[in-house]
Amino acid sequence: MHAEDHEEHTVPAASPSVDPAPLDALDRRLLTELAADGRVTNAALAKRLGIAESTCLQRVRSLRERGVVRGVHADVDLAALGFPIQAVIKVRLGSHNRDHVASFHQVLAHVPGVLRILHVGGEDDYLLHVAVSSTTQLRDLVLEHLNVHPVVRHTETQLVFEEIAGAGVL
Amino acid sequence: MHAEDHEEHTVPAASPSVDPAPLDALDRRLLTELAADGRVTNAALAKRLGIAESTCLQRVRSLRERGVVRGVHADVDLAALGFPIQAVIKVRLGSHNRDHVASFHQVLAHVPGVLRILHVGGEDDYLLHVAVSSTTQLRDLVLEHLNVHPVVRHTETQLVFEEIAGAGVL
DNA sequence: CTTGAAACCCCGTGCTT
DNA sequence: AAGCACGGGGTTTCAAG
Repeated sequence: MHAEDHEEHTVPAASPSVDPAPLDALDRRLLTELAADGRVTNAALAKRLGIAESTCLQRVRSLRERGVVRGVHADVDLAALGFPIQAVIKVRLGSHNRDHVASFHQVLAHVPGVLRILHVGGEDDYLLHVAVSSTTQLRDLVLEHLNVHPVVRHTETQLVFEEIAGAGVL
Repeated sequence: MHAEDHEEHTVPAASPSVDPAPLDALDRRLLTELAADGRVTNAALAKRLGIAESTCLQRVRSLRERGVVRGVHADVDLAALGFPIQAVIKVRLGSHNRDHVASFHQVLAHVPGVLRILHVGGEDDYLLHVAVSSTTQLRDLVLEHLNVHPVVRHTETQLVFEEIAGAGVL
């Protein structure tokens, strides 16, 4: 249990650095538990699944080393933190030149308030999930960080009324 | 470090059950650390911030009790788990009747593969972030779980090419 | 509200079967 | 993969500033 966590998400499109080791039922149960409570101790986890602690530790370690478990993060209430407003900003580009897109990525990843960047196909090019402290900040985010970028052709902002956890895949 | 985690997200729009206790700089530092690594031990956390372990423990406890920290969850690589395809499904409703919407919520929360449900204002009504094992499953999800619901007027699916972590608010 | 130290408890490790 | 014994470290509580 240490602070050796590297992250960075680039999820789909050819999973990176993930060994072709198929996950068995036990692995899936472990992941389910860890997704529900990332702070369970190894002992508690083992007991809950009815396996030996040594086995449990070994499995969990393997999952982390293979990158199946990317990290463990606290889920913070952004509203309580002073960012009560969330929005999704649809972004369409004017040029899909490879370099332009790459530089836009870099910009996006450093815009404060941006929680998650989804590069999508279809009508839009990007969907940005953002959290801000005020509508003024939301406007500033769009005007000062997005629309100023030459590759951005169009943005459209939708306020998030409610965010609900889905059933997930587990 | 136990298994006493209640969850369920309904983020913005009047933060629920959050006491008007303003978070000071120390709280914010703690949250930043916990968001980066939710498994840090209390001892390590205290040392990193230069405070006593007892103080650290008390602060973190308070943050959890006040709901500022909703929980700690493992970040699982869905592709490695067998769900390499992600998509965003825009959903528009035909009726915004309160009961219809409520029942639709219930349905959505139980559709397997749905990671996150955003109830938004604007052109769309819902944005669903989903993960599936194949395009066939994606089609089935839309046809069998969404379009069959009488309140759903229109859906539009966008494939996720890449998912990138934003800078966040911390 | 914070601190420091002490006591308890339990986690994680490695070895053996 | 399981069980056990050891050692170390984390958590917790207390009195005090």
